Amino acid sequence: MVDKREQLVRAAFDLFYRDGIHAVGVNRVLSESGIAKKTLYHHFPGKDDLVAATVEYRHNAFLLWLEHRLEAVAGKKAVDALYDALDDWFNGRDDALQPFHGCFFINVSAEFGDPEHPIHRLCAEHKRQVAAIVRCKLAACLDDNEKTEQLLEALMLLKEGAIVQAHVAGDKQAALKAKDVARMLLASVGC
Amino acid sequence: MVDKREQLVRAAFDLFYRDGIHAVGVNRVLSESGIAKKTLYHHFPGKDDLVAATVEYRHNAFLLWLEHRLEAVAGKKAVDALYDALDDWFNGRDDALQPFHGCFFINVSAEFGDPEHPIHRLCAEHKRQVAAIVRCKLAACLDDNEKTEQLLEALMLLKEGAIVQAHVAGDKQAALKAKDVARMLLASVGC
DNA sequence: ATGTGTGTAGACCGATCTGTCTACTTAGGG
DNA sequence: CCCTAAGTAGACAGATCGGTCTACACACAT
Repeated sequence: MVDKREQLVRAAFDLFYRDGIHAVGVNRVLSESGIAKKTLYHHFPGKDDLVAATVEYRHNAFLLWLEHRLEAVAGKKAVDALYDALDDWFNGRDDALQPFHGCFFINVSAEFGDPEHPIHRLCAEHKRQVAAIVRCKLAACLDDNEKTEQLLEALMLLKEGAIVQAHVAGDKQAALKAKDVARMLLASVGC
Repeated sequence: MVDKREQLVRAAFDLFYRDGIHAVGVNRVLSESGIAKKTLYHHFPGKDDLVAATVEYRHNAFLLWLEHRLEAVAGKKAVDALYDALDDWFNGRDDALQPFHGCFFINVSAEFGDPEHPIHRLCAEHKRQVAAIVRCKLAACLDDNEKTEQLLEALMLLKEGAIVQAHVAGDKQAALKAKDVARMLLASVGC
């Protein structure tokens, strides 16, 4: 019997990630998860709350995955590890993440374009927390805070760019290209 | 009464760009454009074909805009011009493009995630043609084809990254940050 | 034993979806 | 003059949408 709420969120995430949110009705989430409609509306006031829960679910899963892939490395090696992790993700070599269909948070932001919408805000917050993880790794390597921040922002641009290139243009090598650029930037600040 | 087809496509694009495709029904496109339903289905077999037409419409408009913003400059200056153009776009300082709601092609790819879907393919093709325009500008500055291609790919990663950061995280300075990185890359290949 | 919380199955509601259709209008060319 | 193409308004069809509701089942704590 376990946790019906989590079953719902997992099934919803799988469908939303693959096909988009507005393209997937709650009835499909229910038939896929084998859970009754009443149970869904017992746990969530409405579809939007289920959507928010899937965003938070993916947020936790992604951060956990990223922290695991970056643990025990710092500085230059952490940057390599970051883009290697993306490369594994894009090419389906990491079971922890679902088959690659782009970044869920970018996709959700595309469907909830209003920056003030709570769901869009969750996506923005996710990106902030991902950056925070990488920032910690860089801080171990650089002492100048301003330089660290500039480098971090460059690395995040490359990361988002790689995800988009991999998904929209189908360039599954994008992460490795981003890694090359990142290495060059690291070298230029003497790290 | 002018071109009804184009009126439909323009109205559809405005709505699709702002609110997403699956969130906008054809009835809303019709009431917004003041055109009869029969006329829509006279010009398009179905909604998907209207969507494809809006993608092509935006593709043409965006390429025209980009070429205009890059005309009469090449090499280093073209790179500056590229990211300055993005900056104007993000911050609503360019009337040629609609108010910024992210990249339409990234957004559409989020809703049509299957890389084999014709509409997704159009988005991929758009990205290829944007890269081609920048490639021409770089070729005037570098003679080594391989170096040019590597630099181009780095610039495209930064461009996509900036668009995503601007839209998802709301960082309207993203284009300027990308420009800084791009300049550093240019300098490192001696351009 | 009896309520309370959590669950199932699925009918049902009104709204909205894409798409079709009828009936009528208008403009232009042979 | 009349035929055709392109247009309007809007009813309509069948499916699906998000969401509510009834009726029932089981577990468990008071």
